[in-house]
Amino acid sequence: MQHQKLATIEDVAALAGVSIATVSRAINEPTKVADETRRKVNEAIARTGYTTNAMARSLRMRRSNMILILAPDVGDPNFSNILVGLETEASKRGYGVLIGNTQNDATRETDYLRFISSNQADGLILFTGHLPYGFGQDGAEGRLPPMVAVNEPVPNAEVPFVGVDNFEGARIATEHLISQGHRRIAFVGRSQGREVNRLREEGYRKALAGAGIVIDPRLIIDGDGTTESGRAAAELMFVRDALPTAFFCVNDATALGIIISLNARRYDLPRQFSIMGFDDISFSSFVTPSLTTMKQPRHKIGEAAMELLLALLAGEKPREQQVLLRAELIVRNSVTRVG
Amino acid sequence: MQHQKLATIEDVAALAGVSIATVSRAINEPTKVADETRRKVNEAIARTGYTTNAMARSLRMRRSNMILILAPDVGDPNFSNILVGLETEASKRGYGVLIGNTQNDATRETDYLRFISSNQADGLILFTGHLPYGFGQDGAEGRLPPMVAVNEPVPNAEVPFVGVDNFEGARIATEHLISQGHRRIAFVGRSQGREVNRLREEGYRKALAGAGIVIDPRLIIDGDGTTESGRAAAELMFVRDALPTAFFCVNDATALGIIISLNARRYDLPRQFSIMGFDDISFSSFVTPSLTTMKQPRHKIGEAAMELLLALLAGEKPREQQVLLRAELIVRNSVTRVG
DNA sequence: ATGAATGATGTAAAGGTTTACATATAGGCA
DNA sequence: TGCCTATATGTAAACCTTTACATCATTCAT
Repeated sequence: MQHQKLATIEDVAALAGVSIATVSRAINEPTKVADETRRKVNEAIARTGYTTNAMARSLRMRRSNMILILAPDVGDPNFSNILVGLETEASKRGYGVLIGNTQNDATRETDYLRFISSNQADGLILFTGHLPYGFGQDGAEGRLPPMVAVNEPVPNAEVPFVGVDNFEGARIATEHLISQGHRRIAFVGRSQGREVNRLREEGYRKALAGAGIVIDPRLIIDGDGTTESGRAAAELMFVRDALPTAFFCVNDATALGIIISLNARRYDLPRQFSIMGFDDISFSSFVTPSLTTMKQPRHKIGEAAMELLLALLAGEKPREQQVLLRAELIVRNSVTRVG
Repeated sequence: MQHQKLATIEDVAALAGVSIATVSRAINEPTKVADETRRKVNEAIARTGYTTNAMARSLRMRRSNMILILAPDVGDPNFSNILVGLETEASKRGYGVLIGNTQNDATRETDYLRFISSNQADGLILFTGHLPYGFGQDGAEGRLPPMVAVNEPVPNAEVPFVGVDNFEGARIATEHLISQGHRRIAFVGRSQGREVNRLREEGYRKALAGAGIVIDPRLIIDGDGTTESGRAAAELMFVRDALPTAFFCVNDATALGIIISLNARRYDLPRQFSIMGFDDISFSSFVTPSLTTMKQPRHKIGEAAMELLLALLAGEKPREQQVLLRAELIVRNSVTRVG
């Protein structure tokens, strides 16, 4: 049941009739070893079933080939697809991926840093939008491990960011609505604290300004990006009695709330209202009407972020402080021509 | 930018004026050390900012306090919530969680075993429904690490399983439909290979048999559990011209396909057809009509699985070969009384 | 023929713990 | 007092690599 005693490099060396240094070299720098010797070593490895003990290697080399991923919510639909990209790239480069689910809990965030300080992870991917609680506290700024922010940038800290170009994406989305003849376009999901929301709102404003459309302030509605907030926003619009012809929602979850609310009020969508989302999460294609939205290249984001982090680990300096990838317009059925 | 040279146990020992053995004991077996000494050591630890080097510890102790999770698809909605449970429990017990996304690719599965064989992980959680390719191949059965299957049991292998009671859940779901007056109840999602589908079908049959209802074989439809298969199934029913009054779907994704298809055909749901799902994935509450379904206790499943695995690691023998948790009936709007 | 340069391999240290065993001190009991 | 036990601490080995440095053999240029 328990592991058998595993073969070590010494067993291989003995069987191959060479020293352990030669075995190590045959494995890690094959060119530095004579062909014949390499053959013998490989045969001995095959015979003994030897695998290098990663702990011993890490101890000696002072790196673990592990990356810690800190995410506030592993269940977030945005998270999992980016994770696939991260994991794919890491795996390709021989790195493993460690998950820390912080739930925005300061204690847990701090706790996970033990992986860094105990050398169990070499670098950090941050989904949280802020430095882990407990970092840079005691003026130990210099101690920050290599890290890359994903999904949400980290304000006021020099952490490279990889993500979608929210501003540009929002601009394209809004321009699409304008191109369909809409002039009264609501923005659902304004939020003070959230950088992502702010950027998307700016892209929206930019597009309207570009088309010479003046914004009715009653069409800008607060929201935290949840489906529930979308629902509430729609209801608020009816109370205000200031209706748009189209809704640009800060994300798909919000858009879904709008759709549910309008469907419940028996409006005929998209004939009476157009709805545009952002993110392209999985069920956006299943809802009725199916959601026209901006697709985040999540897999690519994950790959690019991991690539950047590994470059950082290799000692390279990042060329840009942020890498922005383009969102893609996905035309489905929730947006239609008006007027 | 790079890590400073970190404090080691020797630094602490020197500062506290004791030997490294005493420091180690003060940390790991505090009772074995005199109060006064412990105090000095703790102070030295605080002053130096010492953290145990996990690599050295793992090397020495021959275990890494890491668990490898092998999943075919990290994006699967079932996966992420179970993961949260797994991670929570692991974290509570001082274990870390390593993610391997196999995509059902044999090469990748085998590749991830390096974490096991190189001592980087002590145990294994399997979402894949089968042993990793490459295991038990060379008759090295005895080498299998402690592992627990989740979500899908592993056939023909002595791997403890933690999951929802599919049979019982399906029975309850079907009985609910019967209690609402349905007699012609379709089963959507029969599948040869899949254990989960088979169990849910059996539960369905059991409930019908219990109510003395004879099954019209035209109401049993194949499906692989995707939304697309649900759609196809609905269309097939219309072709066969053998319609049920209710659909029991093998999972929510399938149910969603049914709903989309029926909505597209302009049926009035749930008045004309009732639909019952299984799983309770996130958007089931958002679709129209919102889906009545069986909720999997995913968080609990994760916790229970990790608990079991850690017990195995501690050398305990599992009491049961499988732990089945009850699914909970979630009544929403897609099922209504008939006749 | 000599010396230098190149290439292949070996020796041994270092990386930071845990822990079996040894030692030292104190306390209890005859 | 002398001996045994219990308690607290120290010494040093072991865990398994990687790699700087040393050694040795071979080749090549002079």
